[in-house]
Amino acid sequence: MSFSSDLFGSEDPDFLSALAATEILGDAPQAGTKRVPHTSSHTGSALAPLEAETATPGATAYTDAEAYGASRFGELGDYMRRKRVKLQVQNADLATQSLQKPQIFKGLQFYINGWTMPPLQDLRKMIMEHGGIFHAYLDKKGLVTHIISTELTPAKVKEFARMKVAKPEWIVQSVEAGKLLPWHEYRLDVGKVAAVDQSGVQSKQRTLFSVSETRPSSRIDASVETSNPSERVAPGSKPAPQQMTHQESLDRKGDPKAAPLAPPYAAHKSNPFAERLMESTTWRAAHTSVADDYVDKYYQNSRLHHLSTWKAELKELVRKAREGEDEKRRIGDDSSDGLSMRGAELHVVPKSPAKALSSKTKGKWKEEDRVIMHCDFDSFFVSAGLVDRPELRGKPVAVCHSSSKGDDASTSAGVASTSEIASASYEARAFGVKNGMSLGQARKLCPDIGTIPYEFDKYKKFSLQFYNILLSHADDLQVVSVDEALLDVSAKAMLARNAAAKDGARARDYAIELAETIRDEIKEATGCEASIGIAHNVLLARLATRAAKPAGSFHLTRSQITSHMASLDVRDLPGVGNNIREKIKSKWGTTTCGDIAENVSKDALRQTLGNVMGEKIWGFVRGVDSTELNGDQKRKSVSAEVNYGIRFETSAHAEAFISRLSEEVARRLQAINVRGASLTLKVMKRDPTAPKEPPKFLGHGACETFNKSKPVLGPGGKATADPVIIAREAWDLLKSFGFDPSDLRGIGIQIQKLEDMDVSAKDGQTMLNFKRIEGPKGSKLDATKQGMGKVVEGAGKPVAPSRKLGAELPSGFDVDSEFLAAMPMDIREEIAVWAGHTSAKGQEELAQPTAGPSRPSPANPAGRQRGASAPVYRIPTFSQLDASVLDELSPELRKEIESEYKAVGALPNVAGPPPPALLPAKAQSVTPTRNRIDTRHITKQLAPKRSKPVSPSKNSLFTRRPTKLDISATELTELDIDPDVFAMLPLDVQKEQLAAQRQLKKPPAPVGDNLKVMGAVSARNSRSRSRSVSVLYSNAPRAQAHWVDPPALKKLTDTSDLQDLLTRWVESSEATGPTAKDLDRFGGFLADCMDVDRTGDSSMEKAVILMKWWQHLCRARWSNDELVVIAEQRSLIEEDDDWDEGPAVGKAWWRGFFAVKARLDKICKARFGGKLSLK
DNA sequence: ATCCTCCCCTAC
DNA sequence: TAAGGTAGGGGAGGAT
Ligand SMILES: Nc1ccn([C@H]2C[C@H](O)[C@@H](COP(=O)(O)OP(=O)(O)OP(=O)(O)O)O2)c(=O)n1
Ligand SMILES: [Mg+2]
Repeated sequence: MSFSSDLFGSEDPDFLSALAATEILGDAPQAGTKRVPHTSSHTGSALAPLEAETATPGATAYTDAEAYGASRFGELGDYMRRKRVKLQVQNADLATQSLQKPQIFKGLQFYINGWTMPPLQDLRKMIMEHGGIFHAYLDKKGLVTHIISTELTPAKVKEFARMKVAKPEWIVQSVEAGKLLPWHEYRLDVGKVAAVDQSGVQSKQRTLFSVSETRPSSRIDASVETSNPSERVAPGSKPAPQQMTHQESLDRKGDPKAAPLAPPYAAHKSNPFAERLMESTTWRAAHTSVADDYVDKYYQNSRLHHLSTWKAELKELVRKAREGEDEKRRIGDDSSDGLSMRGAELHVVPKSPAKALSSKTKGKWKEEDRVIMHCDFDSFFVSAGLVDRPELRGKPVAVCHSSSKGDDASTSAGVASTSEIASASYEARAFGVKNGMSLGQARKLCPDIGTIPYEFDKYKKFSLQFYNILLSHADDLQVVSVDEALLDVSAKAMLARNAAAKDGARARDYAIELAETIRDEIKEATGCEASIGIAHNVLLARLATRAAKPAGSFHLTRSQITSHMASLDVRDLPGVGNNIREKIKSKWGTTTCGDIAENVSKDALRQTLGNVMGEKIWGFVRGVDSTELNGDQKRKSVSAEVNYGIRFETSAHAEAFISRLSEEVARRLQAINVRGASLTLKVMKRDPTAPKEPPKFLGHGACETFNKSKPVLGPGGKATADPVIIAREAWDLLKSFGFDPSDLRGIGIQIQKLEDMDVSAKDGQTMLNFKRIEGPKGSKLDATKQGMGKVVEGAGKPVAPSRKLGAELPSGFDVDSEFLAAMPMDIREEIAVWAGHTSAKGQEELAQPTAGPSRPSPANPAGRQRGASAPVYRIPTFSQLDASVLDELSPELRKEIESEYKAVGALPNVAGPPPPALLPAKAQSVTPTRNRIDTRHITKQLAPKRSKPVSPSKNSLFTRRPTKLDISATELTELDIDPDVFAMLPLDVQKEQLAAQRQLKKPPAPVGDNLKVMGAVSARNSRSRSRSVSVLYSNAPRAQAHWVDPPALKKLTDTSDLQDLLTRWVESSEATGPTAKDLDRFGGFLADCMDVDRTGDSSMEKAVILMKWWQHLCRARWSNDELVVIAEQRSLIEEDDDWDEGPAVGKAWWRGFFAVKARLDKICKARFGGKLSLK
C-alpha cells in the first residue's frame, strides 16, 4: 500500500512509455545491445585535454554495491568497494618525478595481494617509478595485468586462477636488472585448482588478458585507468558501447545462483528502465543535470543536503546561544577568537590552537562525575510525518520520495523502486527494513510497507523546538544532527543528587528523571518521541540511547559497562564503519568488543588502525572515552556537490552546470559571510566498465573520483566568494581532466582556507541577487520563502521547569537554575559542585533546595509530569565559600572562581554581568502580565525618587542596593539637554542634538520613549561628575559619536544605575517591546562607549557589562525566543512566520538586542578586527 | 617532532 | 521516477 497521493508518473508520457517498455523487458535483452542515444551523439564535445603533468592527481574507483539497494549507509555487502584505498594518488607524483628511471613496467598494471616482502609500499614505489600502474584494489580486473603475491588462500587461488600471478621477486629483480624479466619465471603456482568461475567473471578475465599487452599511450590514460583500447578515446571522440559488459549484467541478473558467487567487480548491472527514459530528449532535458534549474530542484529534494545544512545551521545557532555564557573568555583573554576589545588588540599575537584548547574546556569534572546525555528522536522523519497521520501509527511505514505503488506488476518487471528510505518506523524495522535502504529492497522484506512524503519544513521546526528545550536543560550542548544532540548535565545532576541526599530520598535516579522531563517536553512540543541515553561519557551515552529506544531513557551505569560492551560488535562503536570493522575482522578474526578487549593489545590496535584510531578503539571496547563536548565548532570549509542525475551530453552542459554549482557555493559562502582562498573540484567519472545507467535510478554508479585543488583569488589577491571567479576556476580544473562529458557522474566544488569577510571588503565582488540567503532549498516554499521557513517557538511552550517557578521564590541570594543558566558554563558547573559540597558539609542553609511548585514527588519518581522543576539553591557570598572546596578545584578553575568573586567586589553595586549578578529570581514568562507596567505610566512615575518601580522587587540585590534615583520629573525634562555641555559641542553636533530633541518632544511618544527617561535618570545621577552625560543619554545616537567628555565616563564606574535603568526599561516595555527610538538611543550610547580612544577601556567594559545584563534580562524573560531570532536573523527562517504562535514581544526584544549587538560588533570589528564578545 | 596536503572514512 | 550531501576526524607521507 502506498499512502502517498500521486500515482506514478501519470503526466509524464516518456515515463509511462518507458515503464511499459520495461515491463516486457524480461525477454528483451536488446536493452543491453542498444546504445543510449545521448551517449552516441556529440562526439565533438569532449572537454579539452590537459597537460600531462597536471593530469589527474589521483583516481579512485567508486563501485556500486553488487546490487544497488544493499544500502549505502547501513549494511555492508560490498567490502570491495569500501576497502579501496587510493594509493594511486601519489602514483601520479611518483610517476612524474621518476621519469629518469627505466620505464620497464610501462603498460603493466599491478595488484598486490596480501602480505609481501618487500612490503607493499616498497613494491608500489618500484612499480610506479618504473612506469607501471599500481592498483590498490582488484575490483577492476579488466585493467590489472599482473597480480603480485607471496601466497594465496584457497579462495584467492580460485579467484586468480586465470590470472597472471607472480612473486614479488619479479618486481625486485626486474628493477635491479633494469629490464622487465619474464614474469612466468616468477609465477606463483596456482594452476592446480580448477577454474570454476561463472561465465561473467570469465569473460572479464579474458578482458584482463587481452588488455594486458596494450600499453597506455599517455600518462593521462594511465592515471585515469582507461586502458581498454576500445574504451579510450581521444578527447572529442566517443567511447564504444560496452555491449559485452552490459549483456553480462543482464544475464547474470537472471541467474539467481550466480549472484552469491559473483564477485562485486563483475556486477555492473544496468537499469533498463532508466535507459529507456534516457532515450527521450525531452525527458533528459527535464530530469537530468542538463535542466537549467537542476541544482536548485535537486537540493530542494535532497534529504542529505537538508541534513547537512541543518547541522551546520544548528551548530551556528548553538554557538550563538552559548555566546555570553563564557565569562572567562572575556575582555583581555587572548584565547578568545570572538574577541572583544583588549582581547582583540592582543589578537595580533597568533593564537596557538593548543593554548586555546587548554584554556577552554578542561576537566572541570572528574571523568567519573560527568553526566552526559544523548538525545535522539525515534525514527525522526517518520515520527514527524505521523503527527498529522495518526491513522498510520503502529504500521510499517517509511519516509521516501517514491509514491508509486509497489504492485506486483512493477516489481516483477524489474522496476522496483530505487528510492531511498530516509527513515523507517519501528514496525517496519521489525521486518528488517533499515534507514538508507531502497524502497524496492524494503518491499521485499515488507510488502505492505507504506510511504510517507518528506516534510522538510516540519523537521526543521521540530528540531528548533527540540534544541530550545535541550538548551534550557543543558550545561553544555553539542549538535550531532537535526534530531540528535549531546548534553552535558553534570551540574544539574550533581545538584539533583545532593538535593536528593538532603531530602533523604536517594533511591531515585535523577538523571533519568531529568531525561524523562526532557522527553516529555519534547513530546509535548512536537508530538514526537525521543529517546535519551545517559552515561558518564559520550560513547556510553550513545550506546545507552540504543538501549533506550524506542521511546525511553536508559542510564548506563558503571557496573553495567563491562557486560554491556562485551556483547557489542565493533561496528556499533561510533566511528567504526564497515571498512574499519572489516579491517579489524581480517586482522584478528573477530569483531566482538569483548574479544578485542581481551585479546588485542593497544599497540596492535595502533599498528593496524593508526595511533589515534587504535587508541580510541582500545578505549572504546572497554567503555572508555574521554572526549569532551564541543559546542563551539567553527566551519572550515564550504562545499556543494551533486552526484545524482549528472548526465551531460556536451561540455557546454557541464560548463553551465559548473556555473550553477558555483553560484550555489558562493551563496553559501556569502550567507555566512566568509570567503575562501582555495578551491577543490571533485569529479566522479563513470568507471569504464560500468554501464551508462547504473542500477540506481539516475545514480552515479561505479565511478572513479578525482580531486584537484588550486588557490582562488579575488580582485585584491584576496580570498573570494565570487561565483564568477569560482566558476571560472572550477571550469578550468574540470577541463584540465580532459574527460568526456558524458562520462561525468558527479561534480563538487569545495572552498577552503576560509576567512571572515568584513562588510567593507565586498569590493569588486560579484554579488548574487539572492533571495534565499541560506538554508536548504525549501521543498515547497518559493524562493523568497526559503528553506525551513517557518519556525518554531514552543507551540507547546517548552518552558523549562526552572523558568516556571520564581515568582514564588523568597528573596535573598537565591540561585535557581535560571541564574545558573545565565552563568558561564564552567562557572555554573563549579557552583553546582560547590553547592553540593557545602551541602554535604552540612551547610544546609546555603544549599538547601527550595521546593518548586511541582517538583517531582516521590510518588511520581519518574518525574514525568510536566512542570517538574529544578531545586533552587542559595549561593553563598565569597566569604562563605568553604576554602576546602576551592582547594579541590584545579588551580585554573580556582583562579576563575576567585576572580569572579573579585569582580563582584570590584563593582560593589553592580548587579550584573552574568556571574556575580544575582538576578531577580522571577519568572515573567509564567505570569507575563503581573508586573507589567504601562509604559506611559512609568514614564511619568519614574521621576520621583523611588526605590523600584513595580516590578520584581524579589530581586534582593536590587532592593538592597540603595537607589540613587532622586530626580523629579520636572527636572528631568529640563535636563534633557544640558546647556553647559551643549555649548561645548561642535556645531554639527549641536545641530544634531537640537534636531533630535525637537524630534523627541514632538509627539508625546505613544508607547513611550522609555530610554529617554532612563538616560535622563542616569544623567541625573552622574550629574555631579559631568553634565555631558545628560547630553549623551537624552539625545540622538549620532551625537554620541561626538561625545567629548571621556573623563566623565571614566568616573562613571558604577554601572549599577545603568543596569537599573536597563532593567526598568525592559520591565516597563515588557509587554510592548522596545521602541525603535529607545533602541537607537541605547545603541548609540553603547556605541560611544566603544570609542576607547576617547573614553578608555573602562567605558568599553561598561558597554559589555550592560550588554550582558541586557542579554540576561532577555533570557530571563524570553529565553525561548533567542534561538528563534538568531535563526531569523541568519535568514534561516522567515520573520513573519505564521507557524510562530508565540507572543511577539520576546522576539522584538531579542531583535533589538541583536541589532544593537550588531552595531557594536561593527565598531569593534573596525577598531579591533573582531566582534564584541559577551563571553 | 610538527606541520601541511591530500585523501579515506564516517555520521546523520 | 528521483533527488547518492557534506563537514570533520584522522592517517599517510612529504616538507620543514
Ligand atoms: N541513511 C539515512 C539516515 C538518516 N536519515 C535521516 C532520516 C532520519 O529520520 C534522520 C535521523 O537519523 P537517525 O539515525 O537518528 O534515525 P531515525 O531517527 O530515523 O531512527 P532512530 O534514531 O530511532 O534509530 O536522518 C536519512 O535521511 N538517511
Ligand atoms: Mg533519530
